[in-house]
Order: sequence, then structure tokens, then C-alpha cells
Amino acid sequence: MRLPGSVERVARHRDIVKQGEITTEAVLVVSGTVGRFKQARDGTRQLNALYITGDMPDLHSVVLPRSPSALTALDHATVYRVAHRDIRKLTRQSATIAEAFWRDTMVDADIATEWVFVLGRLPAIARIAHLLCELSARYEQIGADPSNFSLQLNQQHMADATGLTSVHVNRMVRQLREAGLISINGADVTILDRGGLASVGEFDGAYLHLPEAMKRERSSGREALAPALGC
Amino acid sequence: MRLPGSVERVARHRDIVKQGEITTEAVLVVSGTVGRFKQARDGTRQLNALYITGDMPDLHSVVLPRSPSALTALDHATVYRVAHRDIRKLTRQSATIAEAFWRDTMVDADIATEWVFVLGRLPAIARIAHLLCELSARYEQIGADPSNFSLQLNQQHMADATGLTSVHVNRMVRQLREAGLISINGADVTILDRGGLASVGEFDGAYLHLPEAMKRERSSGREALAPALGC
DNA sequence: CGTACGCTTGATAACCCTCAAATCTAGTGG
DNA sequence: CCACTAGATTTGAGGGTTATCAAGCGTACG
Repeated sequence: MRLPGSVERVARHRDIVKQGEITTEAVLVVSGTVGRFKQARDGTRQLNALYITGDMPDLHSVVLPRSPSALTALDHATVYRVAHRDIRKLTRQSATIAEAFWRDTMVDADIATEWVFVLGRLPAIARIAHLLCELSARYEQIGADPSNFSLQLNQQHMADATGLTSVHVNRMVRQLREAGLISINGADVTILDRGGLASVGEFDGAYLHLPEAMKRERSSGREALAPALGC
Repeated sequence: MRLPGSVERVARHRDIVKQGEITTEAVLVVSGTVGRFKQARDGTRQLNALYITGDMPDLHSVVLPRSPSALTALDHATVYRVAHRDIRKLTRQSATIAEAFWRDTMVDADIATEWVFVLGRLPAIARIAHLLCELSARYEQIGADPSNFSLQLNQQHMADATGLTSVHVNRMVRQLREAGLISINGADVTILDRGGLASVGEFDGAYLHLPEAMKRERSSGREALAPALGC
């Protein structure tokens, strides 16, 4: 059961899918980080969703081909393009696979729903903490070290994700550092106090719907894919 | 193709699904308005999603039974409960039906994504305008009058939806009224200038994925279901 | 060594919240 | 029919959080 498709390298800030475009292919992120954006009239952008290695950023396009937001590479990324018709061939063959695809897109939807809460009700410091907690949990899920990873986002991206300005993101990151919760060396983030950070960010990872195994043993699979994430 | 289930009346402010609950049934809204909530530590609530007549608020629970947010009746509502296993029976029989269900949940996801943008990047006045535009478009979709409908939400609900306080919602509503864009009589809202309101709210209804027919003729089907909405 | 980009910091202002109280409305019971 | 009550709307004053504007600093890279 291998899906045919083509590998493509995408340069930073290059769109993979444009806003309003009608697609005939879905995309799998092989490496790098991909973001989904909407733009306001004044030019500021809002990051709706973040995708890392292993994610399918626009699997939903199989059932809704017109994309209401743009898909952009935040840094150099490698993606694998799969035709909708090949995905649909699979879903028509097996109801189990169809449900797995459906489920995958619904986890994405639950993440968006969580961010509605974060943006609507949490102050700036909590939004940043929440973002870092989510990234940590998602990196852990793909076998990377959850407490020491390379942040693929600059502070402007973090501002786009949290509905803040990069200036204010900078001040909040400093506060988290001074509180002893995180430490940052260039792009490398170390989470010093996971519980404390989760508390500041009111983070409860249930909305990520991680497999049960993941929740119990926290330190499994370390560094298995870590080198692959570097690029 | 009729799904077996049971009709249930739900009193205002009563939970249909509690936060964190694992469900074995999905729900269809027959009448009234239903909201999906998350609660912050300080007790303030964020409304993630709004459902009106004809919507299935937790269809996603078929593939993700653990609900990360509570489902609550905003006013007296009537719902129809359908067992997951009966829905799954259908999706296993027909890939077309499976895809239709998937599509329905993805429209919901696109709405959540739009609200991430609204909450992250639009000022208070635009958030209220956006909410009213969305409600108008969705009422139109089910055959109600889009420019004159009964708002099922009080200002506290609007505050929960837009990430504001009810005090500020009140001031913003007044501004919209004074600008001649809307008029409010108790629960009855009249949209006086749809284009103007859409402009203030940076509203483009593409994310609602309405059927094409709906976009062309705006004044069809008026009042077909309007009486049913009153209750 | 110059340039571009991202990070950092300061001063000021705008937006929205908090707290508080008055008014209005609908529903209830005397 | 009229008090009474609870909930919702409305308005005002003052304060906190975050944005805006502006400039300086660091660092990677050609």
C-alpha cells in the first residue's frame, strides 16, 4: 500500500498552495516545517496551522479542494505530492483507511479549535507557552526529544501563530527564560520545566489525540528521528 | 436511508456533551442553537463553534469519541441522537456517504480555522461584524431570511464567541448600529448594509463552502424554514 | 567588510478590560 | 394589576496589556 507521488523541494517562504487555489493533489511533509496562513487587509498574517515531518497539511483538500488559506514553507522543506484520485482510490477500497484519513484531518480540526480558545482567552505569555508545549508534544510524537528541539520558527512566525507582534513575542520569551522555564540558544530550545510551562500555557495535550502509549512513557524513542529533523 | 435515533429536548445552559466525555452517539440539531465551549482556568469561556438547525455538532465524535470541549444548549434546543455504530454502518456501506460525512466535518474545521484568523488578527468591531455575517450566511443556507433573523445569542454569548467581554461587545454593537449597518430590536437583528458589514468584518464566506446555487441567487427559499427557527 | 536578517530594548499610545452602578425587560407571585 | 426579582443591556471612569514606532545590536554569509 504505497501511494504514488513525487518528491519536491520547496524554498523558504514559497507557497505550496495559494489562498483560494483549487488543488488536485495533497501533500505530505517529509522534512522542514510548513504553515497555513490567512492574511488580513492590513497585510498582517495569521498562522492557522503548523505542520512538521509526517503531517499531511492539506489532506482535507480531498473533500474540499478549494483552499481558504495558503500553505507556505516556513523554512526549506521537502514534500511529497500525492494525487487526490489515488487517495480516493484507497478510501473507496477500504472503509478502514477512509476512516483513518478522516480521523487524521479531525485531529487537525481539534488543534484549530484549541487555538480558538488560546487566542480568544489566554494572555500573551500563555499563548507562547502553549505553542511551545504543543510543539514539544508533537516532536515527541514523531520520536524527537521533547525537551530539546530545534525551533523551526523565528519570532515573527511565533507572532503570526499567537496573534501578537514580534516585539511582544520577544518580551514574553524573555519572561519565560527569566522564569527558568525554557532556555534558548539560537534556534535550539530547551524546555527546563515542562510542568511549569504547561501550567503557564494552560496546556493539556488531550486535544492532540496522541496514542495512549505516548502518554505513559515519555522518554521513549528519543533521537530516533532527531537527525532527520535538523534539515 | 433514515438513521434511527431519539429526539431529546435540552434546557438552556444544559450540557449535551461534557468536556472530556467519551460519547457513543452523535447529535443533530433539530431546533435551537448549540455551542461548543472550552473553559479557561479563570472561569471565562471560549465558544469554539456554533450550531443551528440542521447541523451535526459532534459528527467528529464518530472518529474521535473523546470530546475536548463541552457541547451546550445556548437556549432551549431539540436534538436528535444517533448511535455511532449506525453512522458507521452507513459509512461502511457507501464510500460516497462516508465522504459526505467527512466533508461535513471539514467545513466545520474550516470555520474554526477562520476564527483563528478572526481572533488573532481582527479588532473587536470586526469580530462582531464577522460573527453577524457568518450567522447571516448560515441562516440563509437553511432557508431563513439572511437580513432579518432572530439572534439566538445574548451579548455574553457573543463575547464568548469573539474573545471579548460583554461590556465591550455592547459598545461595539452600538457602533455598528450608529454606523447604520445593523439594527437590533430585542433578539431580532436586521442587517441594513450587508456589504458594509462584510467590509468591516473582513468577511468572505468562501470558508463556509456553501453550495454554488446559494452564492448566485441570494433571495431564494426565504421563510421556508423561518417559522421553525423561532423556537 | 558590507549587507541582510533577526533579535533586543525603550517610549508612547491605542485598545480593551475591570469594576461599578443604573436602566431596562420579562417573568412570577401576591 | 402591580410589586418583586433575576437576567440582560447600557453607560462611565480608570487601569493594564499589547501595539506602534524607532533605534541599536548581533550574527551569518557572500
